[in-house]
Amino acid sequence: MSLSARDKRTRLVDAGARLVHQQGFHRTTLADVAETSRVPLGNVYYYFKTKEALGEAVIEQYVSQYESLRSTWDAKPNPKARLKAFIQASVDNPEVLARSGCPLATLSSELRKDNGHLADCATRLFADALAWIEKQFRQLGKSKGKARALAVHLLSAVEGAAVLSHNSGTPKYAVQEAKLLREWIETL
Amino acid sequence: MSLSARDKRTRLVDAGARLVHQQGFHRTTLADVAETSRVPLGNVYYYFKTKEALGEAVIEQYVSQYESLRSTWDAKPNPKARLKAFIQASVDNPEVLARSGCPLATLSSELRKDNGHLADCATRLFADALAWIEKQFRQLGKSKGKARALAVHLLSAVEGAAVLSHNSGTPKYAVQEAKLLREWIETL
DNA sequence: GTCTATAGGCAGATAGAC
DNA sequence: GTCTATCTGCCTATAGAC
Repeated sequence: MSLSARDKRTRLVDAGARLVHQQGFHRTTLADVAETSRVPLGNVYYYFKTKEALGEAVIEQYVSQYESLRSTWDAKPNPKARLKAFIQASVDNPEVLARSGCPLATLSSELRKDNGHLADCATRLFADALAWIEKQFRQLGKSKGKARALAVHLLSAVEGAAVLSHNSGTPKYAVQEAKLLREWIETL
Repeated sequence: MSLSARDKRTRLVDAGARLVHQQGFHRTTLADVAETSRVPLGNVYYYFKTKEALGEAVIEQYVSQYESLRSTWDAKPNPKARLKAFIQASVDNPEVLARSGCPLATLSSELRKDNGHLADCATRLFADALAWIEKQFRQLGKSKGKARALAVHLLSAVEGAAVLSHNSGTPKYAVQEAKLLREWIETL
């Protein structure tokens, strides 16, 4: 793969991720992606045999982006600081959140209704996050079962607040909930 | 409108709601809805000028179904019982929740990414629920600001757990979170 | 009000020249 | 590897007979 080819592939996945977040997967056409990436439509198929394959690449990009985010949080000195960094990140971009929702949740929600391969791929979107959060609670001395329940509780709260903010078009729910959750973490 | 016409319209909206929940709005074709309702495709357009109009009717059906649910919860003797009935209802049908997600949240998530009229209609899906929950907390003696925050917190938790269950394809997250939330209500 | 047939347009995918 | 042109099928919507 040439340098230019890698570059094009990257541009396609970046544009795909952005457009899918804004418009949803089904409403985003390969023509949209091609135009945004400044790649001719026919050439898209050199990099991705099908639209589904591009969808898979977008999912993988999300997965590795969040992996990389978590690795920066892992540099924080203690579990509470790491959890608060996670919570804070969920409202890092409040206007985008209000306009398009959580990128992971909205994509998962859409793809899980398709039957087939993409629906299965979408499952990866939350599994790692849940495991990472659980690990932080373990390090706070919680039992295995308790840590799992707390992780589910925290991720639920963050994602649910994103749903409300997206539905209403205002960031206030997510911002308010994030504040509450950060305070809650302090009390543990 | 004849009896038969009313019946057909009802069948179309019912089938539309079910199919949209299972497949999503964009992937559900009017041919799908027509076939499920045993109404010839061309005749669908007598009842709904456009697909968007059918979508609006589906939203309105959800809104009034949940209104009706809340009115049965209002018959409960006290706010805690009413809130627990709400929480319980969110996991009434765990397998369906795991397979297709929360009907309201997944539809809202999808439609809010369209620009235009349906995106605006989708906003109605959560506004009433939030107001009703807030009222229950007020009746538990919470201040106005506090009641609002608690309502956001509760609805977030329920919807977030639905996201996790839908994403993973297992009801366990929603069921576990519902149990936790019911216990939490008791402590208030 | 009901239904058949079909127009019209769009999006995924391919052919094939360069 | 790149790009133009185009095929194919599907889906919304309409025309028009009954």
